[in-house]
Amino acid sequence: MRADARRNRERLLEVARVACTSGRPLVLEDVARAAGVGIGTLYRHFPTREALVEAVFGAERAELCARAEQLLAGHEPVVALRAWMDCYADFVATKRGMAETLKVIITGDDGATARAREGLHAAVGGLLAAGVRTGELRAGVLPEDLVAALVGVLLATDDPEQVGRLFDLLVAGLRAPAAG
Amino acid sequence: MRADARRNRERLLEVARVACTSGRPLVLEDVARAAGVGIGTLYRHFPTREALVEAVFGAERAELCARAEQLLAGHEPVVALRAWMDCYADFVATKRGMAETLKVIITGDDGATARAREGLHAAVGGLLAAGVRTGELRAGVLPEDLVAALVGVLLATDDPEQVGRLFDLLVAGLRAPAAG
DNA sequence: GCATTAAACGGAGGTGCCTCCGGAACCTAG
DNA sequence: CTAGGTTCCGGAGGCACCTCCGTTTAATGC
Repeated sequence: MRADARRNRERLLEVARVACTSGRPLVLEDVARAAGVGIGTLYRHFPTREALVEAVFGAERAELCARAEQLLAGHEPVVALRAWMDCYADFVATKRGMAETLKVIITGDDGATARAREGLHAAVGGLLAAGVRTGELRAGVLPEDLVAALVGVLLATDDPEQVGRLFDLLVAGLRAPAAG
Repeated sequence: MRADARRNRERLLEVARVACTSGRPLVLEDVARAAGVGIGTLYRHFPTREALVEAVFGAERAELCARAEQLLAGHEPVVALRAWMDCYADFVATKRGMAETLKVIITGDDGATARAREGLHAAVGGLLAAGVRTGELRAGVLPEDLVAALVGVLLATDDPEQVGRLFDLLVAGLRAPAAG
């Protein structure tokens, strides 16, 4: 990778990180200008908006996934699951105005987003499996379904209290024995 | 209301209905052109994209809400609820590419969308209340929470099977007795 | 009919997204 | 140090969104 390319990439990430957490909508042309590069350069390094966001938050997302195991180590599975769900909500809450982007990251099917999705599925899968082992959660729920449900809740509402109630509702559904 | 205004409004609605159900993304300038009016005229009649979509599907949405009572009349409350959820999914499924628009209709707070939201809340509220009366569903779940959850699921995924599984999960959560 | 006026029209133009490709910059080899 | 090839840069331009305001037109009163 050429030196100038690496330099530009770093600058873009730095500027984008600030822009993503500023609360204002992420305007890509502004990011490029603030980084001192042309818009074309931004798009070469990050072909889609999602690629940029994933690059900015990739580390944070990985940390979130790792959090699942830490929580499992210190709490009952269901408690750990519920706590992790709140961590997820916090993770998303700091990224106002990019709910749609996060959805694409979860549901999209290109290579860049696949990694993000797999990490989340693994984290959720671990939490679910632990609960199933202790008999608190019913078996057969797919991790990807729960991830989709979490994303859905966070897409549907910004209100933290409502998010909490809906997460409780989901956990209740996971506990219940399968009903005909 | 002036005659030409009414005529244009009708034309716009007619064209928009076709465009909304065509499967292709709804391009407002195309709607205006196809209706033989300027883009400014479209925006005067329907100040936002949501207003246009709500005007197009208002009747259909009202019918969906009415469906809740019909289902309650003929089925057990939980069965009715679950069936209605599928009706809702079908309603949304015919409107590809406007998930975000539907979200705004549900979560937005201007007058036009308030009506839509109230109707849905009433429908869901009726279904929930019936289930609570028979003791099948637990009390205390807010209709607006369930509506948000349904919207969330439909925003998060297009896959009908996954939607079905997630709706089942929600119903399971509604059945379960409150757990500490 | 005709003047008046309030309502409605329509499209030019500003914004942001994203693509495309001619030209500049970097690296390597000689 | 320079030539050559490869990589990378940058912004012009096309698309869709939405706003704004000068112009047109329907309705009303005479």
